[in-house]
Amino acid sequence: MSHSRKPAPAGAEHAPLELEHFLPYRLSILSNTVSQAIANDYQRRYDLSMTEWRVMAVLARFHGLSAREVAERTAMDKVAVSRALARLVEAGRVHRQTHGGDKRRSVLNLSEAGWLIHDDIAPMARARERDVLAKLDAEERQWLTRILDKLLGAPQNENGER
Amino acid sequence: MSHSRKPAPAGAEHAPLELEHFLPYRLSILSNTVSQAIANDYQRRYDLSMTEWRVMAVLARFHGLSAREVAERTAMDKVAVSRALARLVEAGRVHRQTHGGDKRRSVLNLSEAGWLIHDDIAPMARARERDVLAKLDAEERQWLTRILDKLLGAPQNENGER
DNA sequence: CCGTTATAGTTACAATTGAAACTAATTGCA
DNA sequence: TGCAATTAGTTTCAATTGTAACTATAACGG
Repeated sequence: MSHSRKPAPAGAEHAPLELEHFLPYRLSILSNTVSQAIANDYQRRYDLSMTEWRVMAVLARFHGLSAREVAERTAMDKVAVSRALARLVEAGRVHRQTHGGDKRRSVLNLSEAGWLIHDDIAPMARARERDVLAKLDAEERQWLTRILDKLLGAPQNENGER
Repeated sequence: MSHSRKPAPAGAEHAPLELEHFLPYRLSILSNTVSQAIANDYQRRYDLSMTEWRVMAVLARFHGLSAREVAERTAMDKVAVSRALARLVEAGRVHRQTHGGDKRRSVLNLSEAGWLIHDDIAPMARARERDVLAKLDAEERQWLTRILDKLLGAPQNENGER
């Protein structure tokens, strides 16, 4: 099975992108591959979407968040969070109360069942992360962390830092 | 605007993930941010989805591909490609012929109009890539390339290389 | 040849997602 | 106070996407 194909014929002056060397494309492939690998671990087992898992993950770390705060921490939009929460509450995995001083807000926490699921998934997720990092040596891992810190640091910022 | 929130109360032994340090999550944020920035450049201007743009990008580099080959090169599934092509052909941006020796296959190429669009977008995409890379110094850029090569190299591979 | 199996690509239908409108509660301030 | 503007969260409807089934053609094996 040959895998070659004529790239741009001589004379054509179009400077096409080479996707396989194009950073945004490569990031996209890598990110999807990695996230999908993790998602496979829990989607079937718990009928949990990636969105829902992310919500659970932040609620495991921060207790009593409101939906908006969850949205902030997960970088998802509030509609997605609202829907994820609806399913999680319905499934008895998240506990929702109303905030004392502000009846618009909810006060969210993992339920006992939610914690059990979390405590099963979190180690699997970490194991997948290790699988990825295992392809790198110690030096590369350090650089990767540093590079991501820089690239994510000030994402060209949407709402100025003042 | 305080931004702190109690992380896990003392005594709770649950080892929650810290999303902000979790590689898959960080990759996902970075990838989405970057791809979206590029997409903003062409979506409005040309009413072009990311999928369609990717198809155009490979057709700019490889002439006369079949739909399946486009799917391979873009890492998209064949239904997505089929739909993107339907729109692109409809809009007169891609030329579709039938393969001589195999009437199932199509032979795809950018049309004149397609090339014009390509030649407008490709430099913008490259500029966005530069914006991202500008946040790194030369050494970091080299490491990033090397790291991505390794991580993407054998993605646990689906169809072995034999 | 003829029937089975495989491949290219499309279509149909359900599930997911996104954008905008909406409800309810709170805040700001005249 | 009291009314306009904000904020939290949900709902609705349309667009996008994913999965499976489908059509048409080609390849294979006796």
